[in-house]
Amino acid sequence: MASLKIATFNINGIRSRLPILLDWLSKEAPDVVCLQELKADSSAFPAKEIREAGYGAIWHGQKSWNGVAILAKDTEPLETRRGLPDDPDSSQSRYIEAAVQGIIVGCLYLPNGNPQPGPKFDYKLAWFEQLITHAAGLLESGHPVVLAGDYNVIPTDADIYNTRSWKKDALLQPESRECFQRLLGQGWTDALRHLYPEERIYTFWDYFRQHWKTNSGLRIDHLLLSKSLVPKLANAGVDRWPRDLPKASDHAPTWIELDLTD
DNA sequence: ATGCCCGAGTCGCTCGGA
Repeated sequence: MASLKIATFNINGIRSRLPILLDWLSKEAPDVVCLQELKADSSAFPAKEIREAGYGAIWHGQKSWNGVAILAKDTEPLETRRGLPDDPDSSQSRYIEAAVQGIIVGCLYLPNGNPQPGPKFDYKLAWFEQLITHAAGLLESGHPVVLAGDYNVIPTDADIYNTRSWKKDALLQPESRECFQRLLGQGWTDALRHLYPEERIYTFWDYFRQHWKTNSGLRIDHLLLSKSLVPKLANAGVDRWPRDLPKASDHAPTWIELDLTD
């Protein structure tokens, strides 16, 4: 396989969003998909429909909230981990990891952290610390790794339409941004920003205030690459069209293409 | 300082996420 397309998509409820997911899989044919916010118990995961669409899958569900999954086109993801080591609250399904096509893919749903300050923000930062610890181990392993998901962090003010009404939001607090920068500082590359250092790129538009219609978005869904994958990064983007459909998720699928030709 | 939108459940309003 010369090219590998890896996507992350916060689906915001896989049951109500399944037609959109299947439509998107059929049209864009990503090789690997990280899903977040399944908002469904593991027993309610639509494995049959996804298999019929040509994808193997592993998932870590939870009733009502959170939930993550990894899909792989024409193959089965080989699960390497579910949940972070020393997860601050293992009842919340926020991490799953698999080997696919020779790459370790970590799929994460970082806590939102609002309102802040408060216990939810503390939990966000605690979870982030465990992610940073785990990510260091992944880099040390020497394997090619992609860490993809909803980080619930707006890395800089260039990743938001306007900070005015978000000043107190957990997604852009200095503590949240400092964690993200410290993660990058281990040696990870923010794939979309690497390819498009100056572009306005958004992956999320909330349901409030006509934010989609006015393109008032945030960039919070990220794909981080370990060092050996950076020279293989051929393309990246955001599929905006599923955000425009009726009953859309508030996130759009975000993807990279790796050229794995030696 | 708060609501905005949305899905799910206790259904046609309320609750709470983010």
